Amino acid sequence: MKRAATRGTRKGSFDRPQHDHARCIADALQSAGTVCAAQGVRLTEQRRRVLELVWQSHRPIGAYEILDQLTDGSGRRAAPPTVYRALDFLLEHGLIHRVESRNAFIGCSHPGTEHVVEIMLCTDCGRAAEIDDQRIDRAVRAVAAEIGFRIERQTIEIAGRCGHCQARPAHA
Amino acid sequence: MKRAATRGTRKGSFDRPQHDHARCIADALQSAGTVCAAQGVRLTEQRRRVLELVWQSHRPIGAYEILDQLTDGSGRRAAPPTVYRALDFLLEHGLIHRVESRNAFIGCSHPGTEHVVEIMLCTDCGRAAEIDDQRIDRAVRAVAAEIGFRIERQTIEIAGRCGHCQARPAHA
DNA sequence: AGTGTATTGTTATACTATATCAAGAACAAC
DNA sequence: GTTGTTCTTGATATAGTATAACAATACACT
Ligand SMILES: [Zn+2]
Ligand SMILES: [Zn+2]
Ligand SMILES: [Zn+2]
Ligand SMILES: [Zn+2]
Repeated sequence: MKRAATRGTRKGSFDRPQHDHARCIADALQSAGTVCAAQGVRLTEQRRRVLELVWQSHRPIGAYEILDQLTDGSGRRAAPPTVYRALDFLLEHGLIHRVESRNAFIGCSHPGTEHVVEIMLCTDCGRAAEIDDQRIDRAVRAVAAEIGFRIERQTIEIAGRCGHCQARPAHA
Repeated sequence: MKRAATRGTRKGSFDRPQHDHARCIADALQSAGTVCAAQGVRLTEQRRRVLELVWQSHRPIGAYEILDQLTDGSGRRAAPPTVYRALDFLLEHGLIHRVESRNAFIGCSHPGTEHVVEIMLCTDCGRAAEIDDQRIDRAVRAVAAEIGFRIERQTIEIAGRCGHCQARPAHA
């Protein structure tokens, strides 16, 4: 289960604003199915819907934003545990990532593969991009090794302005 | 105002558990006074007390933990805005850092100097250490430059087990 | 003392997340 | 297909984190 990782327009950087995002969503859902099948867990309808909502854009989305959109057919809003349980499942199986500095979530850009999560966040358009580069991780590991620190988890979130937004006046 | 940065036992790594922590606190309070004077802002008693509580250990402390210890002489607990305002002030003037992955705060180990905040968090003893090393920042900037991203703020929090804790059975 | 600004007090409320127990759906074995 | 088991969802309550808004006080400066 390595091949779904680099499909679509996802390339470890910020997509063009006009990219075919329906494709991003479709790819994410398909990969999720594959990952869950491989791990012998169930991608239930509820979980699939939450994943789809997370992927509705490249902006980190909060649990309660998801909640507001998660009506149960007859328009009744779900309760918090419903969405948090789905999010926990998706986190555990590497289908989404938590953005700590925002209390929000983004879809994982390379599900089914082991990787350190490194995220860039545009403060202008609000979008996030998962970085796919070994250098930061290598630097972190070098520093940790020197002071005898055994790494368990890395939270790397870089806020700033993406290339597309720099090419325009702010907040345009 | 560069010289207070490397005083005491603070060295960009985890202190020995038995270090002279009273010295850490004293140094932090003294540096804070210097920084505030240099910036022409007031380190009020309230702010000084909150800073002291943040520095009571090297473990990140939550706003409400501070609140619980912030009695107003006659034993009356302060209200949330009181502590959040003090924390905001201390953050703005670089005297503390927010640990995003924990919704908590630590004292800054080199106040009064420009620096990227990189934090290691021990999942065993719970302590935090601010790293003072250029390599991670250089790697981050190299990656950002390649994709045309202009960095504004970095959140780098590495969780794992510190050297002191690895030298003992877990949770000892 | 008088005026303007910065700080703190106070109350209410918003936002984020989890605990707990009950009900329902899926699955395996018989 | 029924039973027993496990996983998943529903529902209610509550915990934990953070801010809005406005009043009162303290401080700095003339
Ligand atoms: Zn897309
Ligand atoms: Zn990922
Ligand atoms: Zn110390
Ligand atoms: Zn610092």
